Amino acid sequence: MSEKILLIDGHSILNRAFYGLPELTNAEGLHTNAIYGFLNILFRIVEEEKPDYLTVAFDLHAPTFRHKMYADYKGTRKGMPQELREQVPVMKDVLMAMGITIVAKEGYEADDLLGTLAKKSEARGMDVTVLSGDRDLLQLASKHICIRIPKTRFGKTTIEDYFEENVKEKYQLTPAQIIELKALMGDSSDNIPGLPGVGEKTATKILLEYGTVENAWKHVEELKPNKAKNAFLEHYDMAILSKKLATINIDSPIEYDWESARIGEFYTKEAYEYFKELEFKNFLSRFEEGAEPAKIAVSFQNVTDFTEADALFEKLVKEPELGIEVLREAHQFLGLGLAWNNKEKEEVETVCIFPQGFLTESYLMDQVQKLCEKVERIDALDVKETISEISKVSHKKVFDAGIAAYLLNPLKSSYTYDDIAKEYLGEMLPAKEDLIGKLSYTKAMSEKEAKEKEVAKSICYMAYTALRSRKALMEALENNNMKALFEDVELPLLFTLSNMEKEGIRVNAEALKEYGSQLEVKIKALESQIYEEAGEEFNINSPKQLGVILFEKLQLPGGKKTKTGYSTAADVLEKLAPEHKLVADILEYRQLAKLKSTYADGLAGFIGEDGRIHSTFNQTITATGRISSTEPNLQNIPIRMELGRLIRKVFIPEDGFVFVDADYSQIELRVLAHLSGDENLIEAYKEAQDIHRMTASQVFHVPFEEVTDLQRRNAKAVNFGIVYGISSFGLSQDLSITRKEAAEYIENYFATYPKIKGFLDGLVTEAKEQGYVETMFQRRRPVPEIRSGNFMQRSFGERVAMNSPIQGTAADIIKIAMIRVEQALKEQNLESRLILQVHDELLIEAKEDEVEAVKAILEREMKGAANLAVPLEIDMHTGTNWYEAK
DNA sequence: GAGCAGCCA
DNA sequence: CATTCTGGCTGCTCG
Repeated sequence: MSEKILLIDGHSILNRAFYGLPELTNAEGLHTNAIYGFLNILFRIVEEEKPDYLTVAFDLHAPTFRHKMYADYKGTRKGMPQELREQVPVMKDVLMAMGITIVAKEGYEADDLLGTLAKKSEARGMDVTVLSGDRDLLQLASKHICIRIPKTRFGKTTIEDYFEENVKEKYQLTPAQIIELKALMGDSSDNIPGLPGVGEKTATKILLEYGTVENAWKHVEELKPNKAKNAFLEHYDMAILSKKLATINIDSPIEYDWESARIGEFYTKEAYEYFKELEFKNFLSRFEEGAEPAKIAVSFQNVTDFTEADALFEKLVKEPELGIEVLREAHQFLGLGLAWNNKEKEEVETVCIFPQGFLTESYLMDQVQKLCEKVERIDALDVKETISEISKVSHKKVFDAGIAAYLLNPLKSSYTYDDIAKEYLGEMLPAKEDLIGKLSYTKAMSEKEAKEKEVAKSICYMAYTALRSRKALMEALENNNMKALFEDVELPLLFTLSNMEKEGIRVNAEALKEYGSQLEVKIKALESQIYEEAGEEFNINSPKQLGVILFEKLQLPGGKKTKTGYSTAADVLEKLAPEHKLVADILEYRQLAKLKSTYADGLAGFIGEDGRIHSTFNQTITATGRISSTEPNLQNIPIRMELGRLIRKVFIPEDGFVFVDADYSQIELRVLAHLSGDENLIEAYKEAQDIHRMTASQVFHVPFEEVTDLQRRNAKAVNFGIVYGISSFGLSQDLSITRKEAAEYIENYFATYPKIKGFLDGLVTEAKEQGYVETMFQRRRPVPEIRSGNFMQRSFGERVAMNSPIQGTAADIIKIAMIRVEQALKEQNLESRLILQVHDELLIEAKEDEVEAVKAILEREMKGAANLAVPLEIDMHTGTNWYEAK
């Protein structure tokens, strides 16, 4: 196999990274985004291609032979912003520290050096890859020289590969003709003049016909269109000059030693120091040896003996602080990890215990419970998973590292021990993946894999990280003003959520089954009807097959929409439904199929032995501070359509109990009124019950009583839109009106409530300036997208900046209400319990003789959860099932 | 596993 | 010139 060389166009890749990534600086204020992006793509390509040699070419800040030919020639380094310019020397230092060869030569551009090295390497029989953002390099492509051009779309970087044949496919031209193309078209980026009036289309046509600029000149009288012919006659000299400028010199006089460009160890000590200084924490994990080792125990033991374990628990009870990990996967207990400080040795000791023999799960859980009750301070990555009888433990003594890390950055998809250790302790711990690869813990523990040791390590590291990271995380929370949010809201809430999970909600399994069967019958009937109407059998659940039937076979209007094919979404089909029975049937089929699979069958699978469904409430998922519900999701049970809503009848209280359901009335709009301080909106809330009607009356200047249904509907949509970070486009889509009309609605709205516009604009500015926005209770949402150069991303960032403080404050308020409600129920010794939260709604399973007390608690605690400029109102209902109580 | 679709606040 | 209003979860198909 031939050897491989990777050649990189340094400035071009830095440039792309600089403009493609959000601003990034280290503690010293040095901009680092271009370097970061460069390294990212470098690592990716090296991992992908595994080249034997590697060289990066740079331009020098000096005139090249091209400047001598053409005074107006623009070097690549002209007009480089300071934020990028300062990164270039650092980039070179980093590369050198990584042992990567750099080439640059006075009088030549990086392109020329790359061209020279590419051709020479090819002549030596090597496979060559040239990485650049510059399409000029396509002229170098051949059978063995591949030009790779990274493209960033929607935040994802894809790489286009060009061998000789790919260039032909894309441009219909040979690589050599790419030079001719540039000579004719010109290139504004380096100021190479082209022929006026000749663009890519005309140039390609001419080249397909005549091959080269010179040959076209010989047939200049035949050239078409006339514009091109005249341009040739007038500017032929220019085209010849441009051709020379565009031609990459493949014979630059550089000294180059392939052997010294052979790839060695990137991850040197010097490189490590650089990465640390630049704060590239993600890359640090690549350094196995350079990293600071974890300050972990001499031995982390694996206790298997019962007597030994018992003695250990006896000893640990006396510790002042413990890190505990109870590892579960799919509700299955896998192992226990403990960590404590050994003061004499100034070390942390850890131990892992797997369930086996006399060390049963229940014994171990009892011991953990005892430790949690007796030890002064308990730290865990996920306290809710750790403590079984949580009500016997005070929230004041626990520390949850996962929640702390979530508050500090809610955008991460998970909060693993290695990430937390790296970020807050500056320690590199082997991650789960490093220890057991892509396996699950359960699989790694199986006889086949026998990776108990690695799993044990992982478990120990979790307990270790929980214990050690407390101080750093608390300090970070204090620095960000989130100590109160953490201690007074999130930590107590964890206890409430744990109790809710443990209580669960009772389900009438038979009724659910019956509901499913009824759906089944209707689905079967619809299915055969649809096949008949379509004239063939197909999979109705496949949007792909359905699209073919509707838009090709039956030729219905409404062609393409999605990336992969036709859109068959409900809003598209609804427009067609009135005229085609098939479409109407498909919509009904979809509705029923959804109800059956997700709700009827789906929920049935979650009913436990106690006849109740125990959902999981996750506290570290959403970007705004809401909680989420999984396995099953009980926060999206149907309500809008009657047929779906009927499912709620299977959710029932225990005998002797009833449901009391309370939901906040338009909490987000009230939060907006408060946060913006808009007097008109505040006044509107103090006066009117029906806020959407009031909005309509004020925005459309009609008396309250004369507001039409349409006006109210429109006002309601605007109200929602405002909360979501409105755009005229979005509103127009929602209301099926033109963008112009939508823009007028919005304008009228802002004219009616003048402070709201200022408030929302202020949030966008705030996000731009500090990189994040905050809720009323100092919960943060970073908005990295807001500094993006990409319009779509930036617009998204702006909407997020407007929505997050509103949605997040509402989330804070109901969290506070939940804590208060639970506390009140406990204080009054009631048996009634909180069992569900659906963003603005709380469901209580209330003992029949406690209903009045429960109602009073909900009323008081929900309304009193926050003190806003407008009253917090709730709607409350009771019932013998969730359908009735809503 | 990605993409689509559809359910909720 | 474009831009498709926030935040979630699950089920299904298909490569």
